[in-house]
Amino acid sequence: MATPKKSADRDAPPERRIPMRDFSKSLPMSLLRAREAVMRQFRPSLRRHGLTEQQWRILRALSAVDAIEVTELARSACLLGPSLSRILRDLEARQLIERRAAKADLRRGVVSISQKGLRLIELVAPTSEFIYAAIAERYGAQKLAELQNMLASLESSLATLHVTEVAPSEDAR
Amino acid sequence: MATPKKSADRDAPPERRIPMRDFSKSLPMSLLRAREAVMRQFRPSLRRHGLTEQQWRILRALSAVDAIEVTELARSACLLGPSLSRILRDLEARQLIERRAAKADLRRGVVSISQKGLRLIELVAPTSEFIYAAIAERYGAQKLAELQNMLASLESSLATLHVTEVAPSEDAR
DNA sequence: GGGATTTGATTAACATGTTAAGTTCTTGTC
DNA sequence: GACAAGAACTTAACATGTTAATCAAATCCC
Repeated sequence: MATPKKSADRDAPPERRIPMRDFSKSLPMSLLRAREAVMRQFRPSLRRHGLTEQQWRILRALSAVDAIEVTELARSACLLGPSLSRILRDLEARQLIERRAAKADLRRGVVSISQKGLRLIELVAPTSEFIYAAIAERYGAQKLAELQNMLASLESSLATLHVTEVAPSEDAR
Repeated sequence: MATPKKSADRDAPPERRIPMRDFSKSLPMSLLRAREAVMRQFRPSLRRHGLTEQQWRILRALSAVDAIEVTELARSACLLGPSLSRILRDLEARQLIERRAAKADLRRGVVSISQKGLRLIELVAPTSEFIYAAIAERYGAQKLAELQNMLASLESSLATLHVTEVAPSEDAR
């Protein structure tokens, strides 16, 4: 691309604005608003049970396995290491989970859900499923499944996308 | 790899387990992972310019209007009041925005972007658009537009959904 | 073996998410 | 026109997001 910097490629009106994509229609904003609309339905129920969204994600992830290493749990629950460390410390103090060190590698932590944790999940699950069903009915189960497929597709598309090229007039440091 | 749950030859009481939806396939997780995959592309560039994702959202929202009240800006940038208060204080100290009180109602704050803020946007925008184009190309522009429509539809579907009914056995034992 | 390097997890520091409480200004009501 | 009620932030307090630094254990390499 031999395009010199800052070429008004389009007839921009004498506005002092950049011809950027309409902010409210950007993909990150669309995803953020959609997720917020969904979570707004779930948060009150979780809160009634003394759980944050992230704590619930961890318990749910743990309930699906026998035991799991910390790093793997972070991937599974989509949390960063430091956040997970803090939450695990808290959940352990509340005796909702149990941890131990891996025999083969003492650096690795292995986490599992406790009986108390399982009981809490059983307590929250009905309301959670109820809300989920209400969303599916309102939006359409078929449409919802399609949306999930498109989201998964987007995720895998970007998994191998590495924008190495620094756009024009970037590297200013 | 799905390891079966604890064999537990001894105390194996729980049999009224509620089969919950596969955690990793839940709508909130799908939305979260998709958004994370997208933002992972943008964050490095924003960071190079000393901006967080939220600060960038605010500047972008401000660049689309002449001036806007704080409450309206919160809706526009999808931020809660307290977060916005802190960020505005910071952006004002950096002279990227300007604020004043509304003449008709001294409680209301009116915010607008400064010349310095506009210059910063001009600096970041090319890279941002470049990344956006890469995503659209990889995923498919047509598919991307359809995804946006489905997300907007989901959002409006849930806008009027109020799950008043507390699901069965909410506060049971 | 023993030191340098890498790796898994935590801690530190700062920014934001989230709810509750506080401040200031406006509006309704008497 | 005083005062209660409401509205628009703002602060406070705690939990999480994010990156950098730290620490202990494992691995590499001689």
